[in-house]
Formats: sequence, C-alpha cells, structure tokens
Amino acid sequence: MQYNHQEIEKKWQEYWAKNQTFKASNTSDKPKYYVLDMFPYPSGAGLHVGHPLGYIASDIYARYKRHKGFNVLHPQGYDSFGLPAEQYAIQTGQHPAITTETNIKTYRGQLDKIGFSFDWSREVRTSNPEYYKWTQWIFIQLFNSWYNKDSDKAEDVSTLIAKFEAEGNTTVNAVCDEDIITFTADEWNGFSSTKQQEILLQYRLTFLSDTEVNWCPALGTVLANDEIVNGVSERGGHPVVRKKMTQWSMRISAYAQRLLDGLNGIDWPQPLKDIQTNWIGRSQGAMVSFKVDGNDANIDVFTTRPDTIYGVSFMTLAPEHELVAKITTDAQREAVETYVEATAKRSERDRMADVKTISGVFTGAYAIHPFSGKQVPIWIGDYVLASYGTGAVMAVPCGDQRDYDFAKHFDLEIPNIFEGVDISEEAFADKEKSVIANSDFLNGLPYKKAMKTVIYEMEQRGFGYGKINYRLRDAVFSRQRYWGEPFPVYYKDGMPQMIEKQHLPVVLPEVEKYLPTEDGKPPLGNADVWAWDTTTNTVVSNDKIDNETVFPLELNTMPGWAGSSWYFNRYMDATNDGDFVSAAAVEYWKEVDLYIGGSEHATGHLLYARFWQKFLFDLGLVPVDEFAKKLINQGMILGTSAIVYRVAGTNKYVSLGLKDNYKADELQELRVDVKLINSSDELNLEGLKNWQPQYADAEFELEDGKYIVGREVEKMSKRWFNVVNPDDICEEYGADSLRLFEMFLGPLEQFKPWKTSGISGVYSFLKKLWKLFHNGENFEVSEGEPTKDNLKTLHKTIKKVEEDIENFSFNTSVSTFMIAVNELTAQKCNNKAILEELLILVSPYAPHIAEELWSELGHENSIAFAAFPQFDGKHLIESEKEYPISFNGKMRFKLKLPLDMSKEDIEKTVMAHEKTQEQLQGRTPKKVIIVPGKIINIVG
RNA sequence: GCAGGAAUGGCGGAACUGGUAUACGCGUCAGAUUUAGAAUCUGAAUUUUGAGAGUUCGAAUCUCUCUUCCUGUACCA
Repeated sequence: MQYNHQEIEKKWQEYWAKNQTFKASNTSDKPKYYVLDMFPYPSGAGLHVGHPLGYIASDIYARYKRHKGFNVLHPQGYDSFGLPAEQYAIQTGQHPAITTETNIKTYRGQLDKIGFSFDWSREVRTSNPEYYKWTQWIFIQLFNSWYNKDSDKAEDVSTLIAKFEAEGNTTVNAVCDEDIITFTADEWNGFSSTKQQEILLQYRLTFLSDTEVNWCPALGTVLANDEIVNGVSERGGHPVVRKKMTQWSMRISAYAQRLLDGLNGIDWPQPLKDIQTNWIGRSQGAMVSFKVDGNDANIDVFTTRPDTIYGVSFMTLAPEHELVAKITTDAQREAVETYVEATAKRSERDRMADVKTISGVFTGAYAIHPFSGKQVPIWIGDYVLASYGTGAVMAVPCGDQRDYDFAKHFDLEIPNIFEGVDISEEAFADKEKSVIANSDFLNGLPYKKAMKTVIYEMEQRGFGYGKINYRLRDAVFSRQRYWGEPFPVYYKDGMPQMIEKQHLPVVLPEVEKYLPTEDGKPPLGNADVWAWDTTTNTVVSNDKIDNETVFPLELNTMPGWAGSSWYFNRYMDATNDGDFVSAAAVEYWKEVDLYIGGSEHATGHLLYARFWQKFLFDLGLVPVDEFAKKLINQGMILGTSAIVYRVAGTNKYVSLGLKDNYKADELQELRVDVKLINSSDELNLEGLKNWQPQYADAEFELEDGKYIVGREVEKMSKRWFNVVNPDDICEEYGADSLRLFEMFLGPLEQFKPWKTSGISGVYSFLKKLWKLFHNGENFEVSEGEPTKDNLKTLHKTIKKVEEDIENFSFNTSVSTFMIAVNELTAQKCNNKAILEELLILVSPYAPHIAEELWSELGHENSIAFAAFPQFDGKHLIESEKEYPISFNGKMRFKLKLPLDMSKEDIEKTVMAHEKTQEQLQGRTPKKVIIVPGKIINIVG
C-alpha cells in the first residue's frame, strides 16, 4: 500500500468532525490548558501559506498537551467586522454580512484542510449579534464605571454619585477630564439632571468628548494615525484634515500604570513589552506654574528636569496653546498670528518630518521665574507639541538640545547651571552625571537629590508638585462606518442614554448606501429605522422620533478592536445567552495559557485587550487581570518572487546568467507567477506565454537551453505573483507535509522565505515513515522485543522532541524525526512497541498519517489522547565514548575509550597512541587537558 | 537620533551550561534503476562562523571596537 495523503487526510478530517474529537469540556479531572491563536479577519483573498504558521505551531502545542494529559481548550473564530467588506459594499452594494459569510466559508474550508484540532463548537464571530450583544454590554459597564485612584480600580458610578451627594467632588480622587468644576454636596443636589449627567460623563470610563481627529472628507470617516501615509489617506490617497468632532473615548489612561506594572508578571517577548512600555511612555517629573507678568494667566508646564529650573531662560508654547492669543502683546500680535496660521496649515506629519528647521516667534510677554523672580521671555515654537504634557515647556537651553538650538537660533541667553561642564557647543543632557550650580539652594546637588529638594520646595511654596506623566492617550472609540458594532446608546436632551441589558443586542440597521450621508453624518445616518422607542424598547422608524418617548440612536459604530478586546473570554462559554461568560467557565479556564500571533498588534489589540481585562477584573467579572500568561510572536513567511529581465523597448527576455551582457538601464525587471518556476529556478516558457497576453510572442535569450529567473524575497502579495495557496500544497503533498514543512523552515519567531521546492524533503520523510510500517504492499510490524539500538533511537527522540516542544523549537524536532526515521530504517526496525511510541511523538506535527497508522496498529480510538511516551535515560547510557583528540584546540583524530577510565589511564593510552606521536613529531606536550566524557586536548 | 535584534556552506538553518562547527533538509555533481521522464536508492563536494582584537588549554558561543542589515519609535519637554 502506498502512502496516499489525499485519501488519509480526508478520512481523518471527517472522523474528527464527526466524532467531535476536539470538543473541550468545561469540567474535567485533568488540569486545564488554553491555547489560543489571534483570530483572523476573513479577507476575500483567502489564506496563503504564511497565515497558518502560527496556527500550526499552536495546534502542535495543543495536541502535545492533550497527549500530556491536559484538558485543552483550542478554539478558533473570526474577527469579522472590518473595512474591506464595507469598501466592497460601497463599490458593489453587496451587504457586508454576505461578503463576510462567503469569506468565512472560504477560510473554514482552507483551515479544515490543514487538520487543525480546533473546537469549532465554540466558534465566535465578532459581527454576529449574539456576540456583539456582549461587546455592547461591556461598553455599558464601562459607561457605568469611574476610576477611583484611592482604591486604584474601576468602581460603579453609584459610589461616585454617593460621594457627590454627601461631600461634593472636592474629596474625590478620580481619573477624569481636566476641566472639572468643583462643587459642594448642596450644589450637586441642586443641579438639574442634565447638568448632573454632564458632570458624570467627565468621570465615566467611556465618555463623549470633542476630540481632534484625522478627518478624511473623501472617505467620510475618521482615520487612525496608522491609516495615514504622508499626510494623505492610505486608502485612496485622499487629503486628511484635523477636525474637532464629538466622539466616544475610552479612558485607558486610567490604567497606564497598571498596564505598565502588569508587564512584569507575564511571559511575553521582551521586544513586545518594550514597545508597550514605550507607548505608555511614563515620565517622572513635576508640574510647575509660571505667572505671566502683567497678566492674570498662568502657564503650567510639565518637566522631567525640575532640578534645572534655574537654567530657564525662556518659555515656549505650542502655537495652538490656548494662552497664545491672551498674552501676546499688540506689538507682536501680527507676527504671532502669521506664525500660528502658517503652522496650522502644515500637517502634523510635515511638522514631525521636518525637525531641522527651527522656527518660532516672540509673544512680547514675559513670565516670572517662580524662584528667582526674573523675567523670562515667552516664545511660541512648533517644536513644542500641543498634544503632549501641557503644550508648553520651560526652556533650559543648557540642559536640553532642542532648547539649546532654539536659543542659539534666536540668540537667547544660555545660562550654565552645571558644575564643570562646557556648554559652548551643545547642551549637557546627561542627568546622572550632572551637579547643579548657580542655582541658589540647589548648588552642589547631584541630579536625584536636586530633584527631591526642588520638588519639595515647590510644593511648600505652592507653585508646583511632583507628577508622573504618560504619553498614552485616551483611545477614540467612535468610527464613522457601517460595518461595526452599533452603540447601545440613544440621546435624550443631548445626553447619551444606555439601553438596558435585557433589550440587547441593538442590531445593525439596514441602509441603502454604505457611504456617509450628504450632510456628513456617518453611514448609519442613512438608516430609516434607527430610533429607540422607550415604551416598547425596540428600534423603530425615525419618523416616530418625538424626543418624548422615541429618541435618535447613536450613528457611530465601534472600532475594530472592540470585539477583539474580550473574545478570549467568550470562547470559554461561547454560546451563553444570559452572560458574556459564565462565572463557572471563567473560573475554570481563567486565562489563556499560550497565545500565538503577530507582533504588529503590540500597541493595538494587545494593549486594549489588557485594558478591558483589567477593567473586567475590577468589576469582579474575571478572576485574573492579565488575559494571556504567555505570548509568542510568530514571524512572517515571505514570498520568493520570480523575476524576468526584459530588454527595454523589446519583447525579448534575458536569462539571469546573461544579464550582465546588458547595461543595467537596458533591462527591466518584471515579476512573473511563481507557479511557472521549477525547483531549479527554471522558467516554464510555454506556461509563461499562456499566462499573460504580453508574453504570447516573447523571445528568450537562454543559457544552456534554459531560462533562469532571478529571485527576490518579499512579502507575499498578489501584485508580486508570489502567493502560494495552502490548498495547492495540501492537494499535492498533503496537510501533514505542509505542517511539517512550515515548522521545518526555521525558528517560529523568525521571518523566513517560502520555497515550495523544499517541501519534497518532509514529503519523503513521511513516505519513509510509512515504509517503516509496511513491507512492500502490506502492513507489517513485528511483535518481539526491540533491540538496544531501537530503544536508543526512540528514547533519544523522545527526549529531544519533548524538550523542543516545551521550548517552542519546532524546527529542530522535525529534524529529530528525520534522524529517527533514517536510523530506524537503517536498523530495519519494524518493531511495534517502538513504532507505536514514535507515532505518538509525530502525531502533533503530522496528525493524519499518525491516526492512519495508529488504527492500522489495531487501535480503535483516536491517537489524539494517547499518553505521551515516557523517556527512560537507561537506554542512552553508554559505556564508551569516541573522544575527539585535539592538538592546540584543533581536532585531529578520534579514539574510542571506556567512559569509566580514569584520567591517568586516558592520558597514558592517548599518549601511547601512534597517531598522537605522529602529531607531536617528537615534541613533549606542555599540558594535557582531559575532560572526561567530552574532549582531550594536547597542548604543545 | 533613541531602543531592541541579527550576521554560520550556493540556500533555509543545527550546535545544550565555552569542548568534534555546518546536524536535518533543499540545491548541485557523480553513479544505480528506467525506453524516457518522474520517483527511488547509493555516494560526493562546499571550509572555519560579518571584520578586528582580547580572555582561555580550547570561542559560533564570553568581553571590547567596528561594519552591515532588520524591527520598533521619534521634536515626549
């Protein structure tokens, strides 16, 4: 019987589906283990061979854990809200739900062919109302919460209202909006309901605010920073302007410190932790308030170097700073206004890209130095960003290079407040080495002491205090799009009202057009039936809006990261209709033990999901405040494009080896379909002619009768014609080969190129494995005692494979299998006991062939739960060692010696050996190093 | 600019706490089988780990200097 992968794989995939082999139970005597992949967005293009890399790795680990006796949860689903389906709807009118459904079918078909051990009974789709009902519900929980800094956690707003009613807000220590008015209990109780709601909104964890956003008029939507390239939209290249809009935001900044601290307790890749740490951007310093001379305004600045306060020789405000207009003197007004206008025209992008040009203008006003009482001029300059800190800086030119450059450029004073430092050329920014001088009570103090002293002094005098600042901004949560979760929100008197839990989900309405409305409202503005009737608690026609009992619903939808911020919890109890996840299920599974996915989500999904998890933890809804214990970033599989060289202006193509006969500018590089290339980089000329009309009458300049293409490693993409579809690989070589090969390519985390030709190696490995169980056409294994060599090979393999899987070194375990099969073939081993254990080792990697041979061996049940072989070191004990004999560190020959031989005897035997004498040529060695069991080195 | 990572045959990559460098696979070449090809089997070659120094009996591995490449991030006060 020949190894027929197509037949076998189909058979076992059907078996697993029919028997629900991988369905996980929420109760078990076994210990639990939760293995999760980042769920895919089902795009129209389907999967290419790069996509399943991480899924294969996690599947191997999940299967391994089952063999090790764990109750494994290994689910999969779809992050099915997203822009591509909506764009397609705009172009064709096809409802995104239909596009999404079609794409999911394609994905599912492709995934099934690879033989994953997913528990599909727990599938989630973020665009299903049964799912987004709970996304809406979590949103409501956020709305109903505020962040209490005293207890350092989120609490229900009822506790906040209680405080307001009893004491007003002066004693409340909350993370909230900046421009909060203070009020007493009496005042609070006297406020109108609308006023109270307005105030509460400033404290809620999700809140409405006027935010500056990147508005793209052509697309009719707000864009995130990473959706803008060179000042225009990534999609379509349309201009983008800054615009103030009322948007929902998430108060993630409340969790900045906990998001930072939490990183210490989780096993995530260091680079990823670094990215998040950087993104959160904690900096310790002080807030200092400067009075403006002859004006009642105060300029607040944040600084990380309050110790250098005596070095302040001017101040700089961002051009957008709200005090600019107020403090500018008449004499300077025109210059200032011109400058402000000029900077407003420049996009954020331009300003950031252009860091060398120094520009600014004097406002004519002066601030009073809080310690020295001296006048310091106030400038505006675009090197100060409105969005960071307070949008104003105290400039210390001697200690900050940007302030230094600014001062030099405008010929401002540069006082030196460092002991023994030359600042004639550049600023001195090395704080650890600085000792303060010319600074009154700070003289002679090193950085740390000066910091403490000055902050204490400022707090005493009341114009400053120590502060920790974060770069992390609150996250805008509104999108002007159709294909996303609708908010469970209607508006009464302009104030947002939440729809109660029992009336969820609020289902996405039907619209005629998926574009924004003509008057600039989001796509949901096109819906005719999009109003909330508070008497029936249903969505009703807009005609009925009377603002008495029927109110307009929110027109924005939630961003892509909403649904993915909690899906890992939903898998634990995916069909629960009464709760987002049952307490019992989440108590049992707790958190993801192993999460595999790309590092590109470092500052998006992975940060937001941690935030929501901490929030849910504060509310007591989940038992742990980090959702994933261990995370691995898989690398990308790159394509290997094929390049032909056309002689410019002709239809003649030159083979790779002959292109040096032409000048570089005479040749054009064109990419051709990688399917037309064989394993030796030779182009199929007939195939090319049929591929695209432009090649139909092409001429070729061949070398040795062949056309050899150039190769280039780059991302897999349709436009490079280098995409390889896993379906084709499964068809030709089988899923087991695909799985083994993807792992064999190299370390999981690394980026590596795909070359289909390499797959023949793992394919012939599978055929060799098959042969071990067969004699010609017949299945044949022997029952007797295994030989010593058989056992040695097996146990060596058990040990290595187990270590490799535990270390996620899947590439090396594939080579270990190859070595094992090669050795057993050489030993002519067909011993049942040996082969049975070998099969279990192989089965996480190549489950189909393993199941088939396992059943041939007479087993009735799936191999999936067979106990992992037990390693026994006694089979590896050697009595002899083939020592490498080195001379001055270079290995010259080998010598077999007993392992229990004493050092003295080894030395005698080695020195007496004829080859030693040959090497020494009569010299007497200076030294002989003997490391028993390892090496012998003769020096001299 | 700052932070992090990497560099090993023609290619992808092995090498555990310093101890036989290139395991395993692809490709290449030669041979066997075959009408031919594919497939299969047998055998072979590539030369010192980016460069330079240091520590050591011994360095891909540890230390220093430099080069190149990749990733992230950037007037963050």
